[in-house]
Amino acid sequence: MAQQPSIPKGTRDFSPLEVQRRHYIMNIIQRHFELYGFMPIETPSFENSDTLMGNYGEEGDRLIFKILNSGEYLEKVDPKLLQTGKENQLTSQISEKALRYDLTVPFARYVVQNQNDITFPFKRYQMQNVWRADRPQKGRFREFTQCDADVVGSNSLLQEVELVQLYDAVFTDLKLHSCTIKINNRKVLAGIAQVMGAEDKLIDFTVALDKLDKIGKKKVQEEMLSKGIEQQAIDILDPVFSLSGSYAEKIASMKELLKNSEIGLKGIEELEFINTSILQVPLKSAILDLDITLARGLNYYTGCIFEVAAPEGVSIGSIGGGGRYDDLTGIFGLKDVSGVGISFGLDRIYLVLEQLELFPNSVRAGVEVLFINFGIKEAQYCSLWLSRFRESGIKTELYPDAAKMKKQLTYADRNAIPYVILAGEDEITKGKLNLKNMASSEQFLLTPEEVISKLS
RNA sequence: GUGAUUGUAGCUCAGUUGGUUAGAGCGCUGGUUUGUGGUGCCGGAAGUCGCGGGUUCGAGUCCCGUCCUUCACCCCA
Repeated sequence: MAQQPSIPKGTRDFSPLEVQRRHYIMNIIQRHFELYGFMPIETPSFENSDTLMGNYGEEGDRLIFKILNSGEYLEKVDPKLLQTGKENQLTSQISEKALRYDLTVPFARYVVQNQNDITFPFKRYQMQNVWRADRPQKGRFREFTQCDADVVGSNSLLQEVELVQLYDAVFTDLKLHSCTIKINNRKVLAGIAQVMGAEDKLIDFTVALDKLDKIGKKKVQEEMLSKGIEQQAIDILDPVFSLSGSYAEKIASMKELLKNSEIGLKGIEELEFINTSILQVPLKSAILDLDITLARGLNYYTGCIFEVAAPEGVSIGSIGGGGRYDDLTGIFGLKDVSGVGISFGLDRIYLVLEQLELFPNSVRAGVEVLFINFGIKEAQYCSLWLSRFRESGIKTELYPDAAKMKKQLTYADRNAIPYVILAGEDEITKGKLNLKNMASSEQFLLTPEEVISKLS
């Protein structure tokens, strides 16, 4: 017995049913992307390392899969470096390429590279795999699929509004009701840090604040203290910890807190505009909620940020996220192009739909008719009709071997094929086909044309 | 990267205080009037008990290491 084969940690195989269900989700997302005017592009699975590195924060860079150079990659390395064991420097010498970590940064690279051929504002969608060298966990893989829609070249907040509506449209169509679209604004977070006098600790402060609903007020305060934020500053935060009420009420409280911060008030103004616009055309099934604690780790966001939480009772991380990045293309040399986008986490949406049993039965669409194989002569008679059936749009297959009837019928049964056709000597003589309904066991002796019209 | 957890047939798992040839169910395969499946009956194949070391007369069972699984943290879809 050979050793059991296996696949790398955090990767998965997909069975026929799983692939069909994934296509079901992707088709719905794709349809709405296109309804909102987004165009598809694709980019390579791997990029030059310097395209990716430095955009995701320190943690993010650590999770990028690096690709080892080909050939004698060690020859070019400074021997001293090997001995000192400085991994960061060593990595850059033996690896020049890396698997993409998300779709947004490669997209920014694409925009810069193709700027002369692009008419702005440019709206694109992209549904491809990304890779993260994370430790796998529930709903967390090292290879997974993101479905992104981004707009670059427009500062208009109407884009943010449309993206919220797009989220709502997709989740409504998936019958996934009561998702919460959490929204916040980096400017508000910057404003809070300003008011606290902790501008230099912005990242530490937001990372700690982000954990509020998970570990509670006290632990968040402890973490901030340990990061060197003054107790006095943390006290100013108090209204944020106890923020409650409707979207509009939270806006009002935050206005008061941020009254001395220009940037903070700008963020609040944006959030207010989005809410007002959304209220004019109410969302169909999702809930838009202002969550001041929402931070998101990706470095490049500068304005509104989004995160989608699955309906209550489903314990899984966020199923989507996004936000505005004012200068992502700047790092590749194209200034003053603002972008905003959202992402759907296909794999997590799958897990949620599975847990809530929201996949329609019709998703499983296999063969409709199986021709039983009685032997060469009979099979040749059947093959005349096979192509006719297929031309009529009926998914048809002929059992390849003249195996025992029991085996062939078991095959049909296992594959949930609803009809089989028995065409042996008798039927050939009469020029007919015997159509058997697998569920009811009824059989009908019909002409091929009658069978086609019955099944199509 | 930190901390826990798991590993026995293709799958889900039993396996008693360490004691001869390691079990069950499902699945697979063959047969049960060779033109009739889903439930019956009879038979069969399949495991160097994750891997490496150690303790012992003897290890699936105890000890150490390692890898893998799963979970939490970090971070994130």
